[in-house]
Amino acid sequence: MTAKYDPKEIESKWQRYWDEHKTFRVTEDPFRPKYYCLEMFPYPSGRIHMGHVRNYAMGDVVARYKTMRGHNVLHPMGWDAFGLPAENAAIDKGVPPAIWTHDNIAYMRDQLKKMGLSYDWDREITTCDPAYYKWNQWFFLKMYERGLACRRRSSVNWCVSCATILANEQVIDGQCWRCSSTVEQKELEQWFFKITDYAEELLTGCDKLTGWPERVLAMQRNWIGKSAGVEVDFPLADSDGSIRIFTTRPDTLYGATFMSLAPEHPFVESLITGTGTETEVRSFIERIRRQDRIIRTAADVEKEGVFTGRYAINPLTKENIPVWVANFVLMEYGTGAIMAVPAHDQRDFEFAKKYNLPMRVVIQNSKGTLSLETMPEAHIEEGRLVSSGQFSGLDSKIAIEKISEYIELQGIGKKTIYYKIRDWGISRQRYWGTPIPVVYCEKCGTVPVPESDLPVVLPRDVAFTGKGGSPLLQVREFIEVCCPSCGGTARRETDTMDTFVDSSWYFLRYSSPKTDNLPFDKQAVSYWMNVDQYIGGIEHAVLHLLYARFFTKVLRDLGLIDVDEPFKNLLTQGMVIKDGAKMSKSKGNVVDPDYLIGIYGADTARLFALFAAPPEKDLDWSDRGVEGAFRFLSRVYRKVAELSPYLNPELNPEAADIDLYKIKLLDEIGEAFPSDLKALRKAVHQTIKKVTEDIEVFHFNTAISFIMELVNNIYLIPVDGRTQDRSFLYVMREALDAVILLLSPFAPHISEEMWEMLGQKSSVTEVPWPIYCTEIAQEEERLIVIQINGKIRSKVTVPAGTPEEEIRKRALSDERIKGLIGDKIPKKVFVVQDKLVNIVI
RNA sequence: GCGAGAGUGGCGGAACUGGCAGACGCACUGGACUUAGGAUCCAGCGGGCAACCAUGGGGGUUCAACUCCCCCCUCUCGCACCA
Repeated sequence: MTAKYDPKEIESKWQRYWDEHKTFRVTEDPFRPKYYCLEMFPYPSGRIHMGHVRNYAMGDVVARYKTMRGHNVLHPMGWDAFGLPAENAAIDKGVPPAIWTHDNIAYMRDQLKKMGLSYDWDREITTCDPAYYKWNQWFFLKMYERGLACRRRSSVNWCVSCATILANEQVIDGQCWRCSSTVEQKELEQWFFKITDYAEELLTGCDKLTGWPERVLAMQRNWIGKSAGVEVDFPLADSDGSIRIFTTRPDTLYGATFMSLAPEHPFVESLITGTGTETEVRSFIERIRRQDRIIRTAADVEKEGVFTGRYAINPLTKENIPVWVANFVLMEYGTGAIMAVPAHDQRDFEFAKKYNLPMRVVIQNSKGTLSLETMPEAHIEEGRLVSSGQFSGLDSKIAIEKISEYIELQGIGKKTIYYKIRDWGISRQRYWGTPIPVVYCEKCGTVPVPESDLPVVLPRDVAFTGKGGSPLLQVREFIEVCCPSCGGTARRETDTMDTFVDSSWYFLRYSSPKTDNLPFDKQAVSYWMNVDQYIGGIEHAVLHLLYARFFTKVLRDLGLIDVDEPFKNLLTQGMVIKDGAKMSKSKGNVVDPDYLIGIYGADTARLFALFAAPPEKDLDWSDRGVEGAFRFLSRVYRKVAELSPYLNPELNPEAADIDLYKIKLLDEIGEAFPSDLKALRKAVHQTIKKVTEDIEVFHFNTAISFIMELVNNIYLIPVDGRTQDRSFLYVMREALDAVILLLSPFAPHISEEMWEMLGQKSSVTEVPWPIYCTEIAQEEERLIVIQINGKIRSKVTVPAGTPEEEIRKRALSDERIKGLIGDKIPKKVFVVQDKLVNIVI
């Protein structure tokens, strides 16, 4: 018979089945272990891409596998629906953002359904839905009450021509991405979430995230950027006041021979007044300020500076030291001023050499050979202190402690910890986002919108020009409000929230997406949280994953949830590469999932995406490889089609009692199988073991290869003349059942179909994951490698578990080995049970 | 510069805790079946005639190293004048 694998028909059939039977709907069930499997929700850009296919295929394997293992699995999907592209579409094509977004969602939802993903679609959420973003506003109010949301001036990228703010990624080589005019820095009032309050906990929490990839944790630690040191005041030499610096190396304080201030440092102007250096310093500062930020902060930029004409006093040496302004000192970090220790800091070293400033060695190397004359570069390592007064002779590590204490004792400074992480600026001068729930009243100032007035709904009828800032500025009905406090004239905030706010808590909303009196149901959250497995792209290693952690901690402190961390385990999948470059529209190397699924079906697309590379590595796209995946599925299908007339009880009444119970019975009564069937059974049980173990550690590629191997083994069993042979039917039934079930998380549609072809009445999703039998999987015989001096010279088969002494005898009596040893006496013989013998002669 | 990771056939990739390097797939070669095959099934497939040589290069530990240690090279990603 010719059975052709027709994915189109099969896939739509089973998608309909799952839909109608609500197969993937879940509710809390205290009697089953819960498992929360989550993939990062997509931005509804228009269509899904291969990265999504890969990401969601992985999540689906995990979810389906865990379900078959008896877990109550929450596997939801939704839409990260606010964001700039919707607004750009409005500007370019005149389609309102809401329409554009909802159309995209409808299309992409359909695409995801065509992939056969096991989502509980009843829990779908969309962040641009007022029922969702209302809670962004609610959280904002809660955080405002606690002082975790605050407003202050901050510098932003400003395009004069477009009269709008630009995100950092919209500034390309210092120019506006839209109109190419020069981008300036502008000070604006902005809303911030005080993530810095949680810097320490976010950092120490990294140590507990043992289920996260090390490189993601490294990136987060780096981003938080903790450094411990001291702040020290350097008094000015001939006037009142002092300059505060921050250093992590107080052990080098005696070597501070000058100071450098950031060009933006507020003291500079008063310092230079009356020194005669005004013109020179101001023009230097002006020139530096005009430089592009990115260029200016690049490490390879030439260090330059200018003398202010003033001196400060090194509080330990009491020497007068010159105060400079230097381009490499950043106002954003520390105090915006540094003590310069040229002998022990490479930047200060270069600076001092250039401007002929004094240097002093205060840290000596272990050989004591360090001298200014011979130093080619700064000696930045720790060492023994010299020329450091009472601290001379101490080791750097101890000196750091002692000098810090001394400074505190003298009242000239204190131990301080600095973090690189900045507060999270959430204001966006954009339309398509969550309105920030605040009004500005002439009398009362900043007034939060009362909870009862939430949500502040985005107006729908808005004009998009792309110019003149947020379109909301043109909507009078939106802006003009009464003050909730005094009833007077007030103006509504027109900025919207960063879309990262939306994604910082969506995983909680999935637990109870319909709850309307609170952001989520506390009971439901405490049942489902944490997310047991989170899967997504590495590009979110800091921003989203850090913000979500921050939100989780804030919500915990608000008493809304009980967990400290949102994501227990994290899998970051690699990119999809084609022709040596990341698959992307701009590179023109995309493979459209619709096209792929249209030709080969979703099962093939999924299987290939998982087979071609380990999950965390980049996947090299190969059209041939896709065909290979399709060929494999066809091959499985053909074998099932070939044997189903004999195995399906409806087609063959003889097969009615062929089930696994019977196989067990056969084992017990000791009926002997022909050797090829016995070998196949062994392979079946070994495969179940290996596939199970590999899925547990996300080695999907090797799991699939083991299933392929088993199918190859099944093909080697001759069928002709055995279709009425009970032992043949028993073993084939067991083998095909195993293949279908093991394959089902990867290729669910074809698995359902084949399951049905064999006469099964239930869906594979309801069948428990196959269990292997240790005794059957056990190899009875082992191939022992016999080496002489580490080189393989012979092989011998022995029963498994043969004692070492016996193996040794067998090896030494092997004909080939005897010939090679001759009359030499082995010096030593190593025996590894069940593995090898190495004879050293 | 710092941090994380990687380097294995023609290609994607396997190899547990040190114990037969190259599973599985792709490509290729041969055979079978066929009017036909770019379908399917079976077989072969690192290099070398061989002894042997092969996991980026060089040392080392070991009876035994893709695996452990030291040095070096290359690539990818992230951070980067952070005081």
